[in-house]
Amino acid sequence: MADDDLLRRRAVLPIGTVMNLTTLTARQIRYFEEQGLVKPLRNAGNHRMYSLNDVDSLIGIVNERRSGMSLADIKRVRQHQRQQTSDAAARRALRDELFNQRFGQSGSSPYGQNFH
Amino acid sequence: MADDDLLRRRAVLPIGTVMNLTTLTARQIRYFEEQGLVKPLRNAGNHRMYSLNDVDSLIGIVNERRSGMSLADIKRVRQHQRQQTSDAAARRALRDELFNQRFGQSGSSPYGQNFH
DNA sequence: TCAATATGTTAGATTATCTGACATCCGCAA
DNA sequence: TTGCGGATGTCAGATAATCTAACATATTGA
Repeated sequence: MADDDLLRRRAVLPIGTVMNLTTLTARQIRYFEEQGLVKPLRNAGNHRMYSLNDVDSLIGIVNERRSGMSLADIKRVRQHQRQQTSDAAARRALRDELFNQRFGQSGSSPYGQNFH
Repeated sequence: MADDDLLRRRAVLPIGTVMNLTTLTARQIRYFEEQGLVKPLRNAGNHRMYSLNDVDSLIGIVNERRSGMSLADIKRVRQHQRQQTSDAAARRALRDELFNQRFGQSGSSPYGQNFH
């Protein structure tokens, strides 16, 4: 989790590039956005800009659909995953807060990095 | 050297994305092409398409210039490198050919992979 | 200083993307 | 069968991105 991750999160790819990399049509990609499965940013000219992580996610969707899942199924699974990871983040935040109450603001949590 | 490399060689990035990732202007990127420092492909609409390797190369140029090198210097160095690597490729090809003459077409070279 | 290098800027043309709407196709339940 | 919801195609009109070619303007090195 470092420089590479930052790069993968950077929204720099226009939809044409994403079409190339995912085999999806622009229509499909926009529809998936409508369904909340990707959330591209917009550049100054209002064009959607995607990250490499978005591309990975879309390729994942393509594969899941190949194996028979409907968009609704995929949506449900992903919301579940997001919920779980945000639960985990909430637990970590609570743990760190309790730690800081006991030991002051001097340092970081004893569990290593505060964010994973 | 596998899937990842193929991905890095794929020309999928329009010049706007390359501008973002390299801090170069479109004018500069096209000028570097004029000087033979990058060779983007063209899509069906005649727009230049760059690979991640191209982006790396351009970032390298930016850094080399920051450290005082002129474009001519950089060009010279890169041609040298290309020459060396193609020499190496030629040596490997010759080696493999000689090996096949002696041992037939059955298998690959005893040096491991035929291409590095 | 002069010539070569490197970059900016502009105009006009073409391609890419945007939104919104309507059409189509398909699987499934009533 | 009929009809509905999900998924995708397609179109028109508008705006943004990119292209080429040319000229202008620094910047640099002998």
